[in-house]
Amino acid sequence: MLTHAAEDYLKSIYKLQEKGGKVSTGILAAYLDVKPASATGMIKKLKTMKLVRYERYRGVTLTETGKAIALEIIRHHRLLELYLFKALGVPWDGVHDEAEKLEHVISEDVEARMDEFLGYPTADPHGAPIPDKNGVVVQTASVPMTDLQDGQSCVVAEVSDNDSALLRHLGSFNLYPGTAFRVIEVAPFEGPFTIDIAGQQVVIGREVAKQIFVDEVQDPDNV
Amino acid sequence: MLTHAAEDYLKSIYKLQEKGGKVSTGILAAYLDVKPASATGMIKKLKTMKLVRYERYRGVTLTETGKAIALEIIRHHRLLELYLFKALGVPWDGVHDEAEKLEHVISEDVEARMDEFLGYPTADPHGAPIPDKNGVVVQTASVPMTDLQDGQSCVVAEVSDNDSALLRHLGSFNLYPGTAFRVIEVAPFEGPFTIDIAGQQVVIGREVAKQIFVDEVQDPDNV
DNA sequence: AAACTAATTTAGGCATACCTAAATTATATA
DNA sequence: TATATAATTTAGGTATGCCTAAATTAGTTT
Repeated sequence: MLTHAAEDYLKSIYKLQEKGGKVSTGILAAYLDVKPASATGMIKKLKTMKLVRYERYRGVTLTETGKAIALEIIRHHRLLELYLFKALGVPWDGVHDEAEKLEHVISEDVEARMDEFLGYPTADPHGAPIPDKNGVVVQTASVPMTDLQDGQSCVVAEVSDNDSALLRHLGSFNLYPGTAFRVIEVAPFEGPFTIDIAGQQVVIGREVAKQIFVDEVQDPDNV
Repeated sequence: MLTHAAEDYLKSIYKLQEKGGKVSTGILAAYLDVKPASATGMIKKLKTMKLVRYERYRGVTLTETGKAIALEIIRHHRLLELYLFKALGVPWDGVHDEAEKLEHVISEDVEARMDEFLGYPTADPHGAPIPDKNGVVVQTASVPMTDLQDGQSCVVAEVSDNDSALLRHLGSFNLYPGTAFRVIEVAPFEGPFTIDIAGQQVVIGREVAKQIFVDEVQDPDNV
């Protein structure tokens, strides 16, 4: 069995690899909040286990085996988040940290029972896809909110899950995955977004908008 | 925060202390399945943290602070066992090992939510008392099954929780806490017990009977 | 009381996973 | 192409928690 730290490294390499191929030691270390020297050490260990491909100074990628393990941990994490949210009513800004601890210790049996309880869900409370038992991920073709123009309508697909304060902020506007809204106006000079959400007018800062991904974008004349 | 290992030591010292005052290094090491030398090392560390009283060659006892932490971990463990059993349908012979891993990582918030879901229970699936939030334990005055005589009636109060095979065996006879049975005959020479349980006649070995504790014992003439 | 046995502690080592500081390699700039 | 800068790796150190083997202490027996 792998250590918790090794599992965290694999999970992080997977996520960073998703947006940009090879992962550098420095990026990985920053993501995991450890020093680059520590990342080098763990990467070497993962290489001896044939879980990553690695050439010094050239970055790291997951092997098929490594990817399968990463997806298993991510599945644990997202199922746990949804379970904590739905079964125990943990607020959505709290489920990430809790799942972070539980994902390494939960058994496959308990995971299967949570999966069944939840009706074999495909997304966690932040809209992130839950890989199935075989590691198959169904990715939706969502778009960053910052790509939206005046008048466009859409549905929240996914939001970043690791910033608790951000999630509380979004929650206060009801900006959960599945929620529909319409862009009233995008301020010029990289300014904020004014949107209509269930009749309410709300202003969303640029930095916050970058953390929101949307689906089903429709232009006003398509309505 | 304490390490998982330190928490396990405190929990084990508490349990051993319950049946016999001071706890020797050797007994503790055997209980935790480590070598006596390892136990000595941890005991010294716990002493510097003022969680145990310890004099070399003289055994170890918990301080008030150490006892409070031990009871907190035990509360986590038993609430988790009951939650896994009731909410997720994990069989009672599986909940101990699962809870053993989860008890160190579950938050107080999630624990409180499980407690509420379960209706503030006072016993786990094996009949062991669940300490309350303040560490208060309500101990029932149960008696070992091996003390029973021919004809006596009683109710299962508690069974050992750490032997999965034993629990499956007991489960096959419906010998859960709360189940009533009557002793038909105790075989001589430290032999087995023949009991009546819901009309069925069942034979229980001595070694198994030692792991069963019962309540509300009544003599046949009291019926 | 001396000697033996059993329990316990000390001493020295190993693996994990982090750190800092120094050395190295790669890359960009002049 | 030489040099400066940035990224990365190596080297050496820390803490946890386990181990084995040797030394010590306690308790029992003769």
